[in-house]
Amino acid sequence: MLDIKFIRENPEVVKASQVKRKAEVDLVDEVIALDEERRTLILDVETKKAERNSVSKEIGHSKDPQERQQKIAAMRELGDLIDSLDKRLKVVETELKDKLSAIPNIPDEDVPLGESDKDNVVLRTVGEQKQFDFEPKPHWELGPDLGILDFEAGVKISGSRFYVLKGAGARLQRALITWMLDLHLKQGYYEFYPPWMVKEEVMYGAGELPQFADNLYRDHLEDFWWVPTAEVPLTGIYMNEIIDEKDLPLNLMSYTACFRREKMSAGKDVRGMKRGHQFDKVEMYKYCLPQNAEIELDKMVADAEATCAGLGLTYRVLKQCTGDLGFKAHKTYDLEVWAPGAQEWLEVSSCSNVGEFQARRSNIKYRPEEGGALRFVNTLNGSGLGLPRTFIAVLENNQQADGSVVVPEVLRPYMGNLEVIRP
RNA sequence: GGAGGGAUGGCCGAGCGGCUCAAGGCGCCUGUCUUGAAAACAGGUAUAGGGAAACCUAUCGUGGGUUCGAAUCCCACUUCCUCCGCCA
Repeated sequence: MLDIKFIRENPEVVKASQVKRKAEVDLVDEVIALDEERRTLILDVETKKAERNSVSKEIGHSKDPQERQQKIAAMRELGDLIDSLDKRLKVVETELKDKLSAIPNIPDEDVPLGESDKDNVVLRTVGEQKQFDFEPKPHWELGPDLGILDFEAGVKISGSRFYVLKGAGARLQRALITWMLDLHLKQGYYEFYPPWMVKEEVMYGAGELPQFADNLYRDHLEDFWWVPTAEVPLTGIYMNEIIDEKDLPLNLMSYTACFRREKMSAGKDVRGMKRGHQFDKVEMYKYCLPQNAEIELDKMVADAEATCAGLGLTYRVLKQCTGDLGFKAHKTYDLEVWAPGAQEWLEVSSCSNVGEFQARRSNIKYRPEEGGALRFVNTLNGSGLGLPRTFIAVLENNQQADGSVVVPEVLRPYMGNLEVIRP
């Protein structure tokens, strides 16, 4: 959510942002008009409330019964008027909030212009695309051949876009999760294990609702929404809280499963385990001062890169263009790893600075050390990393001619020193 | 799932229809005193919105209602605690 004052004072900036994002430009004028009406109503209704309060006090002190009755009658009438104005105000405020919530974050000036993810800018590529002296298999062949990945079983019990990891496969995934968490622990992140279902207001606060309701799973009897990312509960934990400036930045991390309907990508990436309805992810998250957001984002990208590098994966860092930039994001870097079997770059991390967009929705502020008014914190989130795609890359990059897969050295201690996964 | 009791400012806690738009205490900040500190004393100390400002309005778990007027009365919900039941 953007600051209504900012929109009021800089309508052209917001409109330009809407154009860049191919979002609705008229929304800006609608919001400004509603804000105007809202403020006029507030002025009116509050003047009347002030009058009612003072006259009511007079009634309490008044001894003359006739004067009392007269004033009570007048205030009854004024009260009715206040009621109707309050009702109108509420309608206007709800509408304003709805429209305001529908405006995406303003991209950083540094974000390149572009239409789609094809226009994202590659900043650097680390490592070489591995060459094989045999035809490398894609993971959807490699995994089943090794007996560690079972698509049929997933479909049987849950339907399409589900799979089952078995034996060394299940163990490899668990090793990846634990190793990643341990790595981020060394990088200075504090671990949380949050609920995987949250209330609607938390989904709203994190910027998922109402925009992305289509992509979320929910319980149909109670107010439970399955998290699409740990970013959601990690934002919710500090909802309505005030953080002391000296405690910033807060570097948090969490492992959760993530649940997404993937309606938008129906028919896309159906093969293999690249895009499922349920996937695991280790997430990094930061609360920081606005002036430090940029540098904290750089650190987070470096921390995610260290994860790819630690596994010996070839990866590249991209800067998202305006056409690909998420609704909430002010600026985003993507990390992609090379999958030699599937012959494609796989997005394993997306590190974003969302500015105060989520903090405003979730009401998360900090108390400045020099005093003065409370201010909204900035929040950052980044995967470190998404599990299935990392799993794919590990499998495909470390395969050998005989169909076995060498376990990356850093993971061996987490797998009972297993060196090679064989059929 | 059943029964009962709570939810008040950074924290503790009083209030139970107008004299409290929140007493008192703790903590914190400033000042006096002091070489400095402590103590003592004095003053200050919530958030949001509107307004050029003076100032006004809202907020006592949340949402409704009664009333000229609600922290206070009524209804619903949320949540915490105690006990019982069930349970990994």
